[in-house]
Amino acid sequence: MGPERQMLAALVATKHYFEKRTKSQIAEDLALSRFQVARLLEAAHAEGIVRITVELPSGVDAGLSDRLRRHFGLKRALAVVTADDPATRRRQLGKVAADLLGDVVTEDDCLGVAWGRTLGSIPESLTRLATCPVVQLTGVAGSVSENTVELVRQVSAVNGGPASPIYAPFVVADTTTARGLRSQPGIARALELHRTVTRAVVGVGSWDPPDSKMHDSLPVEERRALLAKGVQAEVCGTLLNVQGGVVAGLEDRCIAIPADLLRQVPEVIAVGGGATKIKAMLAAIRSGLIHGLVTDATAAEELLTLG
Amino acid sequence: MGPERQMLAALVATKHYFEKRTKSQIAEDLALSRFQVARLLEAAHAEGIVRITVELPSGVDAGLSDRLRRHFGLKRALAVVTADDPATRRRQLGKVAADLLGDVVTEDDCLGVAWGRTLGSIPESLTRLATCPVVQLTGVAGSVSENTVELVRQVSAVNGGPASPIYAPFVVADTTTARGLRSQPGIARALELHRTVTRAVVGVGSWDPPDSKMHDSLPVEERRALLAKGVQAEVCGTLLNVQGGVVAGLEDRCIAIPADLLRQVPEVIAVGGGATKIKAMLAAIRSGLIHGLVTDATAAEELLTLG
DNA sequence: ACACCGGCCGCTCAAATGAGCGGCCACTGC
DNA sequence: GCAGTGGCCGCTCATTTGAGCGGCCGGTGT
Repeated sequence: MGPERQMLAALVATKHYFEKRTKSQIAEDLALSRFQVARLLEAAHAEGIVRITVELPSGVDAGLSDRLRRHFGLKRALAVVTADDPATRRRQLGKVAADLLGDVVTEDDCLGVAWGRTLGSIPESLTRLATCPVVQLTGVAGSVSENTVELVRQVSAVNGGPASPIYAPFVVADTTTARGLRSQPGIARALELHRTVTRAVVGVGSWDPPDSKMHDSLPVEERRALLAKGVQAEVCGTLLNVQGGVVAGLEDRCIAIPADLLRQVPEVIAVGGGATKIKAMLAAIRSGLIHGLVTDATAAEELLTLG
Repeated sequence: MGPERQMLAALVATKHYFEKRTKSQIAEDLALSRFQVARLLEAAHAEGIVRITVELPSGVDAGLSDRLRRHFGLKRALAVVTADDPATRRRQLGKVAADLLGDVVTEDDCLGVAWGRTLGSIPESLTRLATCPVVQLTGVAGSVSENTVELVRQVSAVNGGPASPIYAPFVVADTTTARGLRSQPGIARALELHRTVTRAVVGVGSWDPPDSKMHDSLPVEERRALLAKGVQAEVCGTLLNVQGGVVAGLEDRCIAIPADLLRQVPEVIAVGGGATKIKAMLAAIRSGLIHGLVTDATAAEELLTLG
């Protein structure tokens, strides 16, 4: 096709797609038949004069997300094309997760919030969230400015709902201390609310390779013992093996939503990415504890290959 | 709009634009109403999930070309977005001009060919040209491998039509020599054919600033004299002043199509670009000798500003 | 509590659209 | 010269599409 005809095709395409004129109108304008205009438009597509791109502005890969969702039978899955740099990746995943929460959470919900570095970057992108209670799901592990309490505070500040923080460590040294903490009024109230949680955002901790706040806060010999029992991942204090089965042994010393209650939550969304988390995420998916997943595209591909 | 809805919108857009499914079909697929699909598509446009670009692959700026054409009342105008580098620019203009010739020239035509560095790069992109006579419009000025004869030969090699080269210099020292040359059998035949030319491709030579093979091949004092007479441009040996008027004085010593015959040609397409040629092109347009123009976008903008 | 209001949704109907059909024209081979 | 052939073009008709209408629902102000 020569430039003369190309020009005409481009003109027709512009009128049609940008000026929203119908083919019949364009035909009148340019003294052509409706059919000539239609053929010109077809040709414009064939020649690459008109190009249509479908791309999610947030960086979500729709096709990959859909494959991920179907493959693992999840309710939701979002595979985000992110930067390689972990900090940037966390910010990008946080943004998508924040938007997703805005979609998913209604006023009738009760939102449970766990902890993770990626979860920590949710608030900075969280602008729209229905007013509902925000409940902390686990005790604190992390710095003063970056921990679950802070996250719960920031989320509730955005949506204006009542916050239920847990001012206690994630794991304590013995069962007695844990029991004592659990009976503390504020903590007991939060733990009681765990029964009413309808949506939860959680991170996934990895034990092999180790990338988990909980793992880090345990003494070495205990890590060894648990690893020997096949611990691969950790979700809200619940330890999982490669098959996704719950590994017992720490539940009595954790201040966190217990596994059976977590399983009752109608919608648990896991957020996390990076190569180190892949096996852990796979375990989390297999456990059936999580219903949604927000991760990076590379991890998503890997998950599809492995699982 | 949250990522959930965005995903759906992207899915709908993909199905609609890439899989060419109708909105009703998509509605069935996804268990939505036809209207929801329509709204999703609208939203996808509004959110920038679907982007449509209209761009001529050859680099022709359709809008600018159209403005150029209308502004100067030309039959055709092509403004090409080119590289700044003159050699690359000439190749790009040559390609567009070649494609244009393929469009414009029919078997019933007789194609006249002048000379210019940009015209010289037409053959390398010329693949499709109706079989018709190819006639040289001017004598030779240039190197052995780059001149009008060579150009005519290459063009006729592509279209398989009879070639009428002119083996003579563009300008000679005196009227007698010119007359002698014109009566040479081969040359006379070509000159006779000038009456039958229906399409012509020409370059535009500039005298101020000087950028013209003809200008260069004249002795300095003669250049001065002609410049004093207001010569601004040269088209096929015809000299033009700023207003586009023909400046007499050289016609008897040129071996080229005379101005009055050139004016008879139903379609003359000028090809050329670059900052140095702008004033000359303006003169050529004003002369009414040319009906079509292939130039670079920068020059086109400038022409619109000046003229 | 109840009526009001604004936004969202699906239906109707006329306009726009695309697939398929037949006619026209130019080219080809006898 | 002329029938056969292939490609291009515009028409018809069934389908798709979009503007506009009215109903529903949730929020709001008496």
